Amino acid sequence: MKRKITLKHIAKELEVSISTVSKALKNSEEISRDTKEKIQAFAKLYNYRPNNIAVSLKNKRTKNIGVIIPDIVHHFFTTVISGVEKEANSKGYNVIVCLSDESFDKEVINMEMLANGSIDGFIMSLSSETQQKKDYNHLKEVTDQGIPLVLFDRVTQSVDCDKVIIDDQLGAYEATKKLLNQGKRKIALITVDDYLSVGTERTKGFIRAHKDLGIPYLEKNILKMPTMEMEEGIIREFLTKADYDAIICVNEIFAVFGMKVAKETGKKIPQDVSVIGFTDGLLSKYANPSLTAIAQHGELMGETAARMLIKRIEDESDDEFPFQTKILQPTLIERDSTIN
Amino acid sequence: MKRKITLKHIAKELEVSISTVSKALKNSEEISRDTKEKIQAFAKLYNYRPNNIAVSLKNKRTKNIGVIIPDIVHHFFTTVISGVEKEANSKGYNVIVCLSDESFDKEVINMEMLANGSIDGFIMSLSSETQQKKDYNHLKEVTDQGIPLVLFDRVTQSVDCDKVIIDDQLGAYEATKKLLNQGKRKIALITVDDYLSVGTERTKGFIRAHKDLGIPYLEKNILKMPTMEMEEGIIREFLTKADYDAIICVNEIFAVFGMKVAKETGKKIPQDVSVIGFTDGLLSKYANPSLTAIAQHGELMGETAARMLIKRIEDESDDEFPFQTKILQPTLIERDSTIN
DNA sequence: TATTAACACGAAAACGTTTGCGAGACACTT
DNA sequence: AAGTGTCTCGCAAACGTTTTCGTGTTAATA
Repeated sequence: MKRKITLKHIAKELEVSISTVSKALKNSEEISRDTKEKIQAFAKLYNYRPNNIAVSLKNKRTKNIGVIIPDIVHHFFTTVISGVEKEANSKGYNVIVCLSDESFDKEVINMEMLANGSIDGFIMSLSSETQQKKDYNHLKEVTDQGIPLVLFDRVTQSVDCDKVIIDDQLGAYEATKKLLNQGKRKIALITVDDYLSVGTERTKGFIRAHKDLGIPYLEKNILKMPTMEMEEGIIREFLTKADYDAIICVNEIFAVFGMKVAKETGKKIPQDVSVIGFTDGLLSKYANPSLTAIAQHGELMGETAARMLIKRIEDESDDEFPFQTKILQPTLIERDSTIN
Repeated sequence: MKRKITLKHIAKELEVSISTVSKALKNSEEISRDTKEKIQAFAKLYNYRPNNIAVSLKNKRTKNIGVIIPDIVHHFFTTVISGVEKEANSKGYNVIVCLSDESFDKEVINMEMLANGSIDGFIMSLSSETQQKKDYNHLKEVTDQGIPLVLFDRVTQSVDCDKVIIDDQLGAYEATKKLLNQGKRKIALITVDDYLSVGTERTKGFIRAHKDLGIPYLEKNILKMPTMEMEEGIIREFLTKADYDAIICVNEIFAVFGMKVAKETGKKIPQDVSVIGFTDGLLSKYANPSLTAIAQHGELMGETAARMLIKRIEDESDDEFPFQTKILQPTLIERDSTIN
């Protein structure tokens, strides 16, 4: 077991001072050519690499980004991580991932843990519990300390920071409009309770599309699930009782399950019932029939968030530029669960 | 913007030394009750938290675990991360995730980056490129430095370290046996090239099941995909030419797509064709018909790997215990794509 | 009263870097 | 001979902790 070599070792071996070694490895003008070459050769030979922790302590820069998400099994968040990782890595940053499991307490604990020097900035999406409680003190503490924060997807207006979201309302609006234009008049909407920002926005888009086209929407055809978690019973009961000719779902799991129930009750897709889901993930692509979906561009969202964060981190000037909210456009991916 | 408070600040404010503050906050016996109470109260009031970086430098313990995986979009890896995160978090560790993107170079870069003090140990699954090149020097360098490493799923015998895998051969064996026992005699196997350990093992299990039951397997019914990536053309061509009454696939995406092609050619599932896929993810659960799957228990694998790693990290004794390879048992989850 | 023990605290080194500044050696100018 | 300048390099502080050891004070013992 060969231990890691440090500046001190090199210095002792070459009989120079630690500072000389440090400067030589940085190609400082202060050091003579001879000495530099000798030191650099030695360092290369022994494969010297500076200790990240020590450098972090000295520079007060960790080159780490903390990402806190409610859940990693949802495809959307996975793609976001992927985007963050890509952008971060290309700029020399590592990504520390923490899961809040939709729990307020875990979110707070994770933030506090990372805020004590482990990271240079946060990228996060609020847990559902946090959105319910509307308690954002942990976010404020972090920003108060001058740690940059970028919120994505599940955001709040109560915290001043950079944000990146998709235009959820627009996504729902366009999906609804498409179905209405095809003559569907009894669209069912399976969404989530209003405490989740995405729920509210998507419902708004659904209603606005109806209003704009002068078509009444059916209040009783709107199902608000308590959480994003799948509860087959609720959806099955709703769909067996409802009278509908199309379904729009807040995520692809609900949509695929909705299709299943519809088929079980003898309806043909897309002729009798058209189905559209949010989140264009694997399920949508490989469902049978394949699912028309509103793509949320998670990877792009992750990249964007990372870019905004790193810009903030590396901004030396004291005159802080104002916080931005980037709004990404959703895309309707047409497949076989709707008529084209 | 209130800056983070340090021991030094507390010491100056309370007119004691830094060491006294440090000890008082650790409830050391050395410090008098009065002083401790005063210091603790002050620390709580100003919400003092030790700087992780400084503690890491001092203790040579980062409380970070590095996880390097080839890909995060595959459901299996996602569940592994989830398991690692859970176990790590419960023991006070954070998880740094890096993606190799199946690239040897990115794997090496990520490892080197993290190995310079950022983490206390690695959990990783080899990239396909690494498995092809059979170049494991970056792993050896890390273990040589005394950094613990746990390999999971895609492992190699060339590196001495802890490992956790599932019995891939057994999974394939049982799936094959089940189908053979149901009278299927023309099973198609869609797997991957042998350079991926999972490909080899699963193919072995497939063949062994045939041998054990004295039934010949059809060499021409085995398709070895170049990578784990979906290439619809190859699978479609294979399945339209082949004569088969069942399909076993190396992952669920292939399986779901296989079902689709089978259905397109007029075959009924599961009556005419039974289908079984590896990886019991969302796709399997929500496919139509739902997919019988060999569960790989990714979350358990992650938890196990994390537990082994942390045990290694926190092992103080010098007499190192021998490396272990834990073999998890796969589980056959029966659903509607096979006859039950 | 002198000795010792217990107690409470501080000084300082250490972890591995970075960096401003001072200083010795040498050559050159006046 | 004294002053000035240039090159190299080392000293030391700093980042924020932890921990060993030393020391001054007080109380208990002989």
